[in-house]
Amino acid sequence: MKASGTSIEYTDLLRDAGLRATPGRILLLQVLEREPKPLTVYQIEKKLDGKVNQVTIYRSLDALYKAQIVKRVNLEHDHAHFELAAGREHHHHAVCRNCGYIENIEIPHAVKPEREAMKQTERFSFLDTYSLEFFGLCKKCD
Amino acid sequence: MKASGTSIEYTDLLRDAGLRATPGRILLLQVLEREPKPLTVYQIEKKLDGKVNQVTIYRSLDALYKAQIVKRVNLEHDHAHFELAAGREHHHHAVCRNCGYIENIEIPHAVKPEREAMKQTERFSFLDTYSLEFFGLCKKCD
DNA sequence: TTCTTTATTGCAAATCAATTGCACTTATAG
DNA sequence: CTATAAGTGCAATTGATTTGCAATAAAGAA
Repeated sequence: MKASGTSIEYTDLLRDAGLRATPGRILLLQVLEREPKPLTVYQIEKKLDGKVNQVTIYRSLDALYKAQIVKRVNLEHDHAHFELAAGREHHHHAVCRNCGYIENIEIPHAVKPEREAMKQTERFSFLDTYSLEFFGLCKKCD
Repeated sequence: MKASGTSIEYTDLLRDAGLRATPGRILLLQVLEREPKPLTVYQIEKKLDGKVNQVTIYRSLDALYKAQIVKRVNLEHDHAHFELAAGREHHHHAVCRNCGYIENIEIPHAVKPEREAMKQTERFSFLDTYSLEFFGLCKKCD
């Protein structure tokens, strides 16, 4: 069983991606690790409680996104949300249209939908990721 | 065969949704009708070429979105995109991670994925829509 | 360890999409 | 034709995200 979420592990993860393992990035990754659901920059900032500057959070998330270490989740109405990608199953989200409440959803796909999608494209070389988000009303808002 | 995209049809569509059929809204819907792919507010504004104020475009899109006449599409990296929902098949999108190029994708789903998703939720009353977007690189950017 | 290079950070300022207040206009029901 | 509430346009504001630049620090080399 592999250790998870340690700063050492994140140091390696960052370096393997060609990024410097700075304390701020490790703290950021630890925040994302603790939270199963996607967070906004503002929520991340609060959880980091002044330990990392807001601009640095933006820039780190951008670097981590490009390195595929974090995912950028796009939910209607809202600003970008981020969640840890490294070491997690690909999953989907259910979003309340009224209050923005989020739940994770796991759906076993018999067929990778990217393949099916590729058959239909005209000018794409490849499609390697997809996002599937569900919308409705949560029990509180219904 | 039904007439499509006429101002008369849109007048009815708007009134049925409890909205006033103003010239600006009809022009906006005609712009969306002509375009098969989702547009940003800025693109819509350009196509309306000064005939409708930017603030009105925002407010109209909001009203049309709530009335389910237009869809708000969420693609990574970008601002909101809008496309006509009324009278169109539910479809998905392929987005180039580099240049933002978009294609529409149609995937026949044997099972409505909302049902499967509902089985997994804890605090949702219902999930009635979903979005499925694919990401990759287009031939030009690869 | 110390040095050197270059990525990263933090601050202030700027940018830009999106929203709001308010007075004016207009669609529509009666 | 009139009344009224919805919709519009303008100016100003908000708030997330980005950028320039000087200071700092990570990582490899010596």
